[in-house]
Amino acid sequence: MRDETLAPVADQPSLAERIRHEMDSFTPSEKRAAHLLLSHYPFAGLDTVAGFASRAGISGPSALRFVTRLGFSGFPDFQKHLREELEAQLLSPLAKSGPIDTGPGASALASFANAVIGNLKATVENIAPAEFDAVVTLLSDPRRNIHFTGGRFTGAVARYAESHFRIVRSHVDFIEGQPALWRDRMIEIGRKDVIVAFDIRRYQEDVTALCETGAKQGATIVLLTDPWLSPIARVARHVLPAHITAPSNWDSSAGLLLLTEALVSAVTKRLWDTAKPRMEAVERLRNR
Amino acid sequence: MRDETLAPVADQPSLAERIRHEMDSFTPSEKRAAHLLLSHYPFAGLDTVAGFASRAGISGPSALRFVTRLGFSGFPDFQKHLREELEAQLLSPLAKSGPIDTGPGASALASFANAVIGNLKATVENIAPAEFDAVVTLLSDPRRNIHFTGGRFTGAVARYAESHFRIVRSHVDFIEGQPALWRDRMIEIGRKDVIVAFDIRRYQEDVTALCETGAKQGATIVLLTDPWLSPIARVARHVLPAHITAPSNWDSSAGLLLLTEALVSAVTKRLWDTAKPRMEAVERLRNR
DNA sequence: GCTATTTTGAAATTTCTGATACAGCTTTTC
DNA sequence: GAAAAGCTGTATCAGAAATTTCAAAATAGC
Repeated sequence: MRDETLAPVADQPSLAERIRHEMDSFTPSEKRAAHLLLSHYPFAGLDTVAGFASRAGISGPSALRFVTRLGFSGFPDFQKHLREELEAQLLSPLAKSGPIDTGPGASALASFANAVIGNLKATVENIAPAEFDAVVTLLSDPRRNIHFTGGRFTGAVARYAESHFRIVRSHVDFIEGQPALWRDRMIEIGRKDVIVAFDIRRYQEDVTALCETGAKQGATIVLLTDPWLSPIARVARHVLPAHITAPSNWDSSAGLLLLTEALVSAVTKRLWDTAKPRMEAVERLRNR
Repeated sequence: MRDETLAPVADQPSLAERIRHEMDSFTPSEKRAAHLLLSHYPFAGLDTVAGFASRAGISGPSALRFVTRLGFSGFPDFQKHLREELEAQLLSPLAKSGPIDTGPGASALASFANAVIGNLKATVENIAPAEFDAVVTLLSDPRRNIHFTGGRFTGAVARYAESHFRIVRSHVDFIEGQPALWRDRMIEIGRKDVIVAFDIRRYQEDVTALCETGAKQGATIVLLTDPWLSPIARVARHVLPAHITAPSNWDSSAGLLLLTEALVSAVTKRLWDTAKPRMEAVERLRNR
C-alpha cells in the first residue's frame, strides 16, 4: 500500500476513502460492488440489495458479504451510514470555487468544458490509488507483452496509448477489434500477455469476445470503461472506470484519455532507465 | 438510438418548495410530517415509514397518507423522487469545481489530473467564441468535404474526430500523415474541401506538407495545435490552440480532445435534422 | 495435475416494511 | 347539543426485502 494520507479535508475519513484503500484486498465480486458504489457514491448504495447487486453484476449474497466486510451489521446499517455521511457532507459549508463561466450566456464550449472537467474529477476520485498503481506495475513489467484494443470510438484512445507505450517499452502492439483480424493472432496470447481494453457503453461484442478469449488463455486483462462497467469487467483483473456523460449526444472519452496519459506518464517514470535511451533513439531516427 | 441526455439545467421546483406552498392545506399530522421533512430535507424521508412516522410523532398510516397526498403512488416512489432530486443537486457541475486533492500525499493520478484540468480551463479561456463558432459553421456545411489528419500522437485524436463526424454527416474521411499515402489523393482536393489538422510540438513535416499542398489548391485549413502554433498556422484559416503541458515526459492531448468533442457536439446539434436519421441508421446496422 | 481453500450464487428462510381495513376520536355544522 | 364529516391510530396482512444455508465453481497451493 502506498500513501497513508489522512482525510484530505476536515471531515472524518469517508467510507469511500476506506474502500479505495482496501480495494486490493477485495475479492473480484467485492471489487465490482466497490466500483459501482464509488462511481455513483453514495447513491448506488441506497438502492435495495437486489438492485445494488444486479447493477454491480453480482449476486445478492455477494453484495451482503461486501457490506459485512466493511464492518456493517447488515444492509440497513450500511445504508444508514451512507445517509448520515451524505447529510453531514451536504450540510457542511462546501467550498465551491466557481466553474469557468456560469450563467446562461456561457459559450457552448465553456459549458461543455465544465462538464468534461467534472467528469475528470469524478473519475479520479473514484479510482483507488492501489488499483492504478497495480496497473502501472503490470504495464512496467518488461517481460510482459502488452496489447491494446478498443471499440469504434475508444479504439482511437487505444491507439493513442499504443503509440506512446510503443516508444517507452518493447513488446507493445495494437489489436483491431474485428474478430477476423485477431483470430489468428490469439494463438500466441498466453500467461505472459496483458490486454488493455477500452470499452464504453454500447459495449462492443467483438472486443468482449477478444478479451474473453485472451482471458481463457491466461492473459491478464486491464479494462478502461465507464462507471456501468463493460461486460469485460467479468474477466478483467483490473478495472479503471471513467465518467463519460456530457451535455452532448455523444459520450466523452476525456476521462479515458486522462487515465491513459497518467498511465503513460507513470510507466515512463518507472522505466526511465530503459525508456530514456529508447526515446532518444526514436528522436534520432526522426531527425535524420 | 442513444438517449438524449439533456443538460442538467433548470430543474422543476423541488418537492420542498411545493410542500411549503401547500402547507396550509395539510391536516395536523400531515403538517408534522411536513415539518420534519423540511427541517431535515430530504434525509428524513429516506428512513422507513415507521422511522419517519415515529420521528414526526405520527402513525405509519398518517405518514403514508402524507406522501400519497403529495401525489406519489407509495412510499418507495416518494423515496425514489427524493434520491433523484438529491443526486441531481449533488452532482450538478457546481459541486465539482474545486481542485481534487492538493495535499503532498495526493496520488500521482490526482496531481496529473489537476494539471490536465488546468490545461482545459486555459484552453477554453484562450479561444474566441467567434472562432469556435466559425469552425462549427464550416464543419456543418454539407457541401464541404472534411478531411482529418494528424501526427504520430495527434493522429489518434484526428481518428477519434473522424469516427464521430463520419456518423453525423457525409463526405468525411481520414488521411494518413505519410506523404506516400496521400500524394495521389491530393488531386481531388480543392475549394470545396476542408482539412482539419492536429499538430502539436515536434511538429511533423509531413502533416505540414499535406496542409500546404491542400491550401495551395484552395482547400480551407482548420488547425488544432498548441499555444506555440504549428507552422501550419501560416496557411490555416482557423486556429484553435490547446494547452498541452503536463507533469510528464509527454505532452497531454486532453485539450485537443476537448475541442474535438465540443466541435462534434456542436455540429451534431447544428445538423440534428439530418444527423439524427444517420445516427439511427447506424444503430440499426449495429443491432442487426 | 491434483487437493485444499476460497469465492460465489441459487434457493430456502426469516425478518421487516409498506399498505389497508376499521373503529375511535375530534371537529364542524346546523 | 346532536349528527355528520373528517382525521387519526391500532391491529393486521400481503408481499418484498434481507439474510442464511449449502453446494457448485473458481482459484491457489503443493
